[in-house]
Amino acid sequence: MTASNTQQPRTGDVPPYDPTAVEQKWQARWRERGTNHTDLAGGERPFYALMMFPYPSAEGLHVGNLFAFTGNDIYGRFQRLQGHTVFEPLGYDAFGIHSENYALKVGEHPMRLIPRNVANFQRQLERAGLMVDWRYAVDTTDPHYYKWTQWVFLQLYKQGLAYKKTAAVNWCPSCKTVLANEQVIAGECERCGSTVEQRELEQWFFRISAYAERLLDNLDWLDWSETTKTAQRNWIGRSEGARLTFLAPVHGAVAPDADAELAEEHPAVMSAHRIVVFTTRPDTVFGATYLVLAPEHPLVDALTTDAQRDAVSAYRERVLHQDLVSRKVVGDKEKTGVFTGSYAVNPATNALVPIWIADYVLMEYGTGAIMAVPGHDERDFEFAQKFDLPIVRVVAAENEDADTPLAAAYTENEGGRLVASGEFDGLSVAEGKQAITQWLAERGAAEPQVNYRLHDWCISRQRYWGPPIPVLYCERCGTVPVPEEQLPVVLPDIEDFRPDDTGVSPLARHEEWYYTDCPTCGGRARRETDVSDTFLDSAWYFLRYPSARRDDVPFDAELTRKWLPVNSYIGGNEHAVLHLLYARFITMVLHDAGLLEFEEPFTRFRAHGLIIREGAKMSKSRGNVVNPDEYMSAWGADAFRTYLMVLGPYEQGGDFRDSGISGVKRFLDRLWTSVYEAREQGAGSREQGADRGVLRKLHQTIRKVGEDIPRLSYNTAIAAMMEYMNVLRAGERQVHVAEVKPLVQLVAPFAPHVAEELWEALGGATSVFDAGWPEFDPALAAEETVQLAVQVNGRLRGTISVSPDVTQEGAYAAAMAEPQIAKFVTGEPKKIVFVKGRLLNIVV
RNA sequence: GCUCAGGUGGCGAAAUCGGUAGACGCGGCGGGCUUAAACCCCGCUCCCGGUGACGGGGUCCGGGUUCGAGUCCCGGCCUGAGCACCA
Repeated sequence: MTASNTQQPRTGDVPPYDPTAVEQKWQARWRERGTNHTDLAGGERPFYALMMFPYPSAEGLHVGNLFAFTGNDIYGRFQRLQGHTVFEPLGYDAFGIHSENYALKVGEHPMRLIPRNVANFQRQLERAGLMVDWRYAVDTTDPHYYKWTQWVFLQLYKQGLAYKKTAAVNWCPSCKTVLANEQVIAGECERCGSTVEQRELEQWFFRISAYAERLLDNLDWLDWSETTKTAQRNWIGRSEGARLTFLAPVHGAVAPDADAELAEEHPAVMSAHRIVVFTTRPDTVFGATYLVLAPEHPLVDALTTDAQRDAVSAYRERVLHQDLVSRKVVGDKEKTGVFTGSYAVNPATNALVPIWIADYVLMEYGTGAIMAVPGHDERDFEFAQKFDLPIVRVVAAENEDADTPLAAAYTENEGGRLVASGEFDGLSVAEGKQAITQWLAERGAAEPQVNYRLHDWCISRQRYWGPPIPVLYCERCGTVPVPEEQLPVVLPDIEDFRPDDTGVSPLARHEEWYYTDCPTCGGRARRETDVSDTFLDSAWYFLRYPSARRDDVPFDAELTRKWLPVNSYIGGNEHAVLHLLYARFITMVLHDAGLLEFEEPFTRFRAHGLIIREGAKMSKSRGNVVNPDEYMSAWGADAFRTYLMVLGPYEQGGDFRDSGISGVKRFLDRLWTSVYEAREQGAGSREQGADRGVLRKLHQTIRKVGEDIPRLSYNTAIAAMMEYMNVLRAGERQVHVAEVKPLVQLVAPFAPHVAEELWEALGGATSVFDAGWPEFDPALAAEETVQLAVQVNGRLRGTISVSPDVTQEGAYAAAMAEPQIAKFVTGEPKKIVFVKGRLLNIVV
């Protein structure tokens, strides 16, 4: 990395451009004058420009953070130049397992560690020159903040959307602690390498699944990056199908509702277990040759015969003790399973089919049981082959012989016809789905069903570093929510915050905190010791910013009405599903509680790209991490910001390399020089006519930059300004004030400090950000002549210089006057294609 | 495996609606300024042939649609990200 902080001016009276001095001067001025303070109550045309707040890691600000924030800052500053009152807040997402693990590693308490990290972040962020109003910063670990996070929990509890149930967690028997899925590597603990087990714990959940349909439907009208919407749609995972009932005979009791005809064939069905399966392919029911239940399915015990009991128990034991990750990791994992010994009746064929259990069927999805159709499902096919179960074809492609044995599952949805399906033969898959579901429904064996992949949100963490879940367990009253007026439930400052082998949070060890009085009866009560998921902290922070200085309400009604929903939200696509979905969910819940007028928090969302280096993600282990401080010292924050924006399309990211930054710095140097040289000349010394071309380019640039910034096409906006600079200084011509002053305004969102300095040098009385956007004059931007491409048979044969509104006839005549073009036109043209102002194609 | 994004000069990239491919920048080459260097300024820079005007080829590969395809359609290859037995 090489750089110079100063440069020698070309002519005598241009002061040197020292970025460090300029940036310090303006940051100090902004502070003194409150330039970045938003008038939340009085400001007109409010514009809320939100960026995802960072987790303040010990390593300090990452270039990725800065790339994200700069992009948002440019957008926000641009909106301000357009006359909006812009609110651009920022804060810290400082709770969570990241911070806690780091604290454990270095052996320092997070309550001491985090404030230091935050201070360091703050220093780096201020240096970058963001238009952030720091008076409204939030910190999720501040009791004044998490008091309201706990309040949000209580709102869900009140509505019956928070509930407790038993769920499995990963457990490391050697570290004696609960592990997050990310901490389990190939079935082993990331820290000590022991084999991870599964443990059942009581945990708190939010009923987000009840909102699945709304969360999905609203996506249709949200102005969001398409990629993000697709990711959410996939995550919600709507699938349409049917629940089918299979009866499994039982000895003894009598089932009164059993089908008479069926009973004749299988008398035992008169008393039967009802096994309900979910399928998206009811059309293939004639090919269902066995059933599979999840090992945890409640009917497994009842269905297991004595002969199979040992095998089934052993299998269940093994599956239920495996860690959560390995169970679901597929890859080359072979199918496993055990036969229960029982059979069920296929409601379509009345044939008896064996009932198996296998870990590839998950209890959380559908009904925890499937009908296996090996002919038309890859997983079932693999399983049937391994265990030698019958594979029957019930769908065939148009040109396929229905009797050909299947070499693999045929899963095509379109183009196939039903075969071996009785009266339904010949129907398409879509028709079959409909007809068979209806047929079975009439006999009480089917009902249409929509399923979602989206699971309820487990918010419990058996950890220390988070907001305690505000619930008490009273010996007399049972579960009691902490009354709102008693919030916050403060996280105690305990030295011993390490997890231990009890499987409950370290908070449980601190009796003075753990035991308290029941707010209802005054008796003895225990506190909930789980803390809530970090994603809950960030699921509502955007509501808090405008009201961050109010301690009596989570969010002020009037400010919220004025500033929300958020006008523009920018962030990484790594949060496309979890964070953005949770934030939408919480907003909907608060809306339904009558606390918010809107149900979608972010009107517009754009995902920015990722900054990589030398083709790889930056990471400490690769040693390719860029420290923003070094670059800002060497080149200045302005050049660094602008460089980050020029290195690729903002929504795509780019490859960081040192080489390109000098070009950006050179551009700012040239701007600096131009301004001082122009000032020397004074205003109004412009010769008429001679500057027409420059003026035209200026107005074209104003238009281009004004179009590019709203669509986050920052790299092309900068290129356009560089082009203008090349025209401005071409052949060392004298630059005039009127030519360069608007350029300073255009540059301002990208390089705010130097723009302020130059604006002041040109006599600007206010901050450049209160000076508005330069006026665009379409008449001045219009070209007098255009280069029209002339093709013969689609091949470029030359260009002609014509007026932009030349007609086809005029263009043709002009083209034929060029011998270079005319020589390719032999005889009368068969056809002429003319695109006004662009091209003429002569087909001969 | 599935979903999404992408594949264009030596490099980062541009081409917004199917209309002159390579804007802008880095690097490289040549020149000016300078005692000299740095800085700065000017010119050239997709490939092949030609001194040149110019001609031919060229946007991952193979087909197609069109007067015209980087852009649209079909098939395939490669890279990156996310999800992962969701019936």
